[in-house]
Amino acid sequence: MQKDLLHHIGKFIPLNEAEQQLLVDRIRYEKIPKKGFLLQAGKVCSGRFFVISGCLRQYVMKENESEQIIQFGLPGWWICDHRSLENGEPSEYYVQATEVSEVAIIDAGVQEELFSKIPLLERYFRLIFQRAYDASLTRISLEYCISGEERYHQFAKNFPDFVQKIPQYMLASFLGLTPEFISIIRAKKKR
Amino acid sequence: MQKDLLHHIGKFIPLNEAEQQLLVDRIRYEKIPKKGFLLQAGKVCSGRFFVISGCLRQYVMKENESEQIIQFGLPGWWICDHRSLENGEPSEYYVQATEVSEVAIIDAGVQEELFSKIPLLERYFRLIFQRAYDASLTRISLEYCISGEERYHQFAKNFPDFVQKIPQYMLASFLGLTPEFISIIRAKKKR
DNA sequence: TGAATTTCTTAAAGTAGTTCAATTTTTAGT
DNA sequence: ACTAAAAATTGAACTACTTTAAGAAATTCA
Repeated sequence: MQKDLLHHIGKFIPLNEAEQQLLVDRIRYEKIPKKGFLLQAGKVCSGRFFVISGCLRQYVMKENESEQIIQFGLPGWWICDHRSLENGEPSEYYVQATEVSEVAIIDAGVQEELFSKIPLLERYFRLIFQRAYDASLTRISLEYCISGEERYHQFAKNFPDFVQKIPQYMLASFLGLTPEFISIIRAKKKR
Repeated sequence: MQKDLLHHIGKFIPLNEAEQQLLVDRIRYEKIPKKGFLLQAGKVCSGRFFVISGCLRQYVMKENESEQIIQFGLPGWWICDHRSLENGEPSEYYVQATEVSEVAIIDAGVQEELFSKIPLLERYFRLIFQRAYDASLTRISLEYCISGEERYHQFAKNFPDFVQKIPQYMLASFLGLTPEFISIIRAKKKR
């Protein structure tokens, strides 16, 4: 289990024995029950969460009291309100498990020690954020360039298992559509 | 002029004399004429561009042959197709000056040297990308949570000078709206 | 300065998706 | 196994914006 995160990081940067040991010592692991929260709006984000197994979702509450899912956290992905974590400000986000999940946690109080003792860790996170940022620009681009229906199809093609697994209303929220519309799209596809 | 980028970086990480000198030696400066390109689709992104003065825009071509602006580069901001730069793949983006601009450039061939000789530079870019990523998630959130008209008003409130300065059709593109709709919004506001 | 080009404005028609609401199906819990 | 709750389906009415198109205004360029 711990090997998962070390192995993942090791794909980006070389880690010597001492550095690996330090990570093993400092990183916490938690099992989160379905619907369990790692972050709630109004609280400061306490750490960075790496999904080992299961699935998390990050969402905000809209004015009309409904939830807007901003991103999912699949295995191998990080999820966190980075601004809240870095600045110690209350978050507007919720981070919740959509199913029983296991996460590796770098607590806020531990991260600077890790960065100073493992300098290449900054490089790892720079690469991670660079990719995440690029992906989010692509997401914005798709939002403006193709229809909601096409975005659904593209997403279903890229993540077929995920689309099968999560509730339709969550998928709709994440894509900025309504569950009713997803039903219409899916009914069309069956003809 | 060179002092601008060094000063900016110095707000995030400490740089010693040798490191500052190295940056001065390796970073290039270019004056870009209005409408001049720094990147064109089909080409590999050759460097990271930091806007000293002026304004850049990053856009893709839609299927219908129109342009979709994904982001602007204002003074103090970085702009680049990071995936193209890191992987050496042809970009789908264009980066163009909307007015005469001055940019500081970290060429692709120079960046690894800088990262290895100035380890904290990775930290600087990690922080930059973390902020950019957080801002892009906020942008996605706004896209789904409030109307296009409200997004226009919020943007105009946050960047009043910018909104005055750039052509309406570019602003519309960036916000995922039409120029006609911006005209309607602005006409409403005058009553 | 004048002409060409670009940008903006305006209005009407159109549309991609939403809202609302009721019913059906599926899931969860005891 | 049964019930309650949650999720999905369906269809009709609605709407936030887009598309189309023409004319006016502003900008650019030689």
